[in-house]
Amino acid sequence: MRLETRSESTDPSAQRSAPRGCTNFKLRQLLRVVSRLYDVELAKAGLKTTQFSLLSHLAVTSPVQPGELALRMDMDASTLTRNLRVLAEQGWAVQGPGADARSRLIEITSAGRQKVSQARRHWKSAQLTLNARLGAPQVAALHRLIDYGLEQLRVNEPAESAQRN
Amino acid sequence: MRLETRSESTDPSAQRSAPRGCTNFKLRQLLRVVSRLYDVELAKAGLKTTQFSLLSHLAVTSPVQPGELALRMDMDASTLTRNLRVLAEQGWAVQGPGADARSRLIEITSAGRQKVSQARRHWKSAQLTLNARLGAPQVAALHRLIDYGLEQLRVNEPAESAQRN
DNA sequence: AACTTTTACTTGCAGATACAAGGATTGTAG
DNA sequence: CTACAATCCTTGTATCTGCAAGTAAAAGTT
Repeated sequence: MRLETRSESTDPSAQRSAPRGCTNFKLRQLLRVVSRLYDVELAKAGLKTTQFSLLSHLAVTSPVQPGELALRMDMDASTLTRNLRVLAEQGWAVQGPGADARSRLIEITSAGRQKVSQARRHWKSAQLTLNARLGAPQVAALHRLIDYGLEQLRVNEPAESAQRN
Repeated sequence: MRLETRSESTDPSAQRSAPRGCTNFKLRQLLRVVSRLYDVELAKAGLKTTQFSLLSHLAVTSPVQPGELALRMDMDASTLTRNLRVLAEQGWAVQGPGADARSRLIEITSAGRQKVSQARRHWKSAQLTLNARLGAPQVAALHRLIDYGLEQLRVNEPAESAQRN
């Protein structure tokens, strides 16, 4: 099975590379399958995958402005608002006032840090299971393609807002 | 979990290394960005990407049993039930009785076929935009990885965490 | 200062997602 | 033939998702 991209990307005669299926659907399909795998593991720590991702980001960037976090995670600000509410209800994060009266600062709580550190073991298990099932090189190749895709697609859409705080 | 997704390399074919970031999160992130692209185009035909995918499948497999369709699309049967309701409300699909009294048969309507054929032009536009932004070889490589991943993960789902950290 | 625009979040709305549990029906033992 | 299990789909519940519109406040303009 040929999975490496090297030959294609350098070989101009690789005409068969015109993809047929819907990229969006395929991505969604794979996400569903992969998510289930992670969800099963993370459920042991009482977390959904989305909550784990959010909490993990907070563990690193906290305290952080909602807008900036949304940008980093490529999610809509309104989605973030609601996802944060769930974390807040569990006592894993709090919202304080920001520099402005219109902005906020999200901060992870110590309960949140505990939870994320507890969950990380399960996450790792899912991660390793995936690597074992697909092969680490394939997963790595997938990561590279995703990173590359994000890099290419992120730019030029909303274009600006590359400010620093 | 690594947060900086802007990697040092813009070459997706660079080999090496075990994956670090969360595969699940990365996939979700890319899906969000890609979905937006498709959604913008498909909105011109009055469809969401998920509706287009479902309708497209129906266009090929109709008439089909809900359970089988759910399996093909790797989605939960209950999700399919609800997504079909949306299509039915628009008159794009209908549910008839199946072989059993407990099973059903979904069938696309002619309005549904019209809609999907109208939408396909917009879908193609999104598809081409994506290829232009990422390069067809990269998209093709992504497709191969996804197909491979689905192949590996779909089978033998009830396998419980064969691996411990 | 008053008006306008921009920024930063939140709410309303609509839909997608899935696990668990609930009918209804069919298949199978005993 | 009855009890039990398996099959197929739908509902209950909860969460995630994003666009459009709304609220509030800061910044910019006149």
